[in-house]
Amino acid sequence: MLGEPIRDRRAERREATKAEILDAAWAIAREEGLAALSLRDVARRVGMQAPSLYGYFDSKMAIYDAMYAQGCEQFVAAERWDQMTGDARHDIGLILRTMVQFCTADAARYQLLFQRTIPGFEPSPESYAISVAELDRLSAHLATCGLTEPGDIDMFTALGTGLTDQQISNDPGGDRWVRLIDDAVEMLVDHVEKKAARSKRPARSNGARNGRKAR
Amino acid sequence: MLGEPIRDRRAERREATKAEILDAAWAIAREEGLAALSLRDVARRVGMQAPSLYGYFDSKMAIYDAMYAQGCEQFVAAERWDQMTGDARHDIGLILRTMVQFCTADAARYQLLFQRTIPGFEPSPESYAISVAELDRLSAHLATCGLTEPGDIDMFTALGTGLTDQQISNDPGGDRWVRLIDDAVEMLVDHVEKKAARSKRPARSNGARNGRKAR
DNA sequence: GTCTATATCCAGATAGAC
DNA sequence: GTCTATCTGGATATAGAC
Repeated sequence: MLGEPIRDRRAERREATKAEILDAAWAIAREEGLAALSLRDVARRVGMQAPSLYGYFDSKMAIYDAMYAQGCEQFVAAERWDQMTGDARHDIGLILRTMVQFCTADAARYQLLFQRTIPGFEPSPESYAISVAELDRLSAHLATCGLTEPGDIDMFTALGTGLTDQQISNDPGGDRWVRLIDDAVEMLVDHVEKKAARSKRPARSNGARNGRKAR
Repeated sequence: MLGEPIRDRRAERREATKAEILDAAWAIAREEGLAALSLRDVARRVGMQAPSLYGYFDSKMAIYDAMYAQGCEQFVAAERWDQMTGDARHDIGLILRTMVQFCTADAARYQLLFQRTIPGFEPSPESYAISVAELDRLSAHLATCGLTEPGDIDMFTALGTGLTDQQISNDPGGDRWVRLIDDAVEMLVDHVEKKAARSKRPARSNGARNGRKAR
């Protein structure tokens, strides 16, 4: 009788082609803008005619969705939890730097993952789940760094996207905002510590809104 | 002889129609997404056929450009310099709150003014000049609040866009990040003061990276 | 100043031959 | 699995009548 082959060469080939298509899509998004993506351009770049793409993806939005999922997985892969030391300032700096560097490295990817600028696109539940899981992981790690209040996490993400956004919009390719990362970490941690100290002695700090430093 | 009329009713009517067209364009941008703007839709909304728009704007990009200029002017008009008191924390809070509220009030406007997501669009020099002038004014006012270093201003703008971005992307219509504004101001001002104190005594602070609070 | 008609082009998507 | 051919609809923009 015929033995089952170990590898499914058909499926492998198919996955490779899908990856090729997505690579082409990313290249166009980076060069022409995420919203400028067209099936014709993608097809031409991989040496196909546009209708052939439908053998691999159901629609243009399905391509966006696959790109979204891929971007999320790249984000997960970029994390460096193993380099955390237990020192809050070091670890928060590590996480923030990783985030900002990842985002500024590819503005189109940042736009797809973190902004809502493509009319009609929203990630499928499966793709979105990848992103939610990663955010949970991020929150958990930040909590071990002392960012335990929801507001602390939100301030952290605001700093991350703010530095990223300014860097991409106003100094693409440079480091004008990237180089503020260490400063931002110090600022954030100082602030969280100050708030923690204040909440320990709520009576003392009451009404003394300026002039005196906590601790 | 024929006296010159005081008012040019023709020109007035024309400007009014242009304004009507822009209003329609903004409405579509808000409802369907900035990138989803089409001349047909705009025309239909003002009761015209698409070609008639060319009597008022040279191209679709010219409409985007007029929207950009209009948005910049609205930003200028939203400023409340007259409410500044001279107290740094109050004034920085005022400016930051004004910025974030202005931006979150209209996500499409924020996208057009502060992000680069429309393929092929960039503001004309005349429109861009409005924006540059406003940024200069902003920097000058922030300088009177003690944000004198370029990095301080950059940190301020990063905080502003970060809070705005997160608010728009992850809690549209809510206030999850907006309510962090006061906290952010305190955090920023504390940090700037700490840096200023440190730079006054560079020798003492050298190597003492944590543990001791400045001042 | 606005219209109709049209030019030109491009988009996403489908049918069916090979 | 990829192609050609085509459908359908949309886009921006122009020409010219009224």
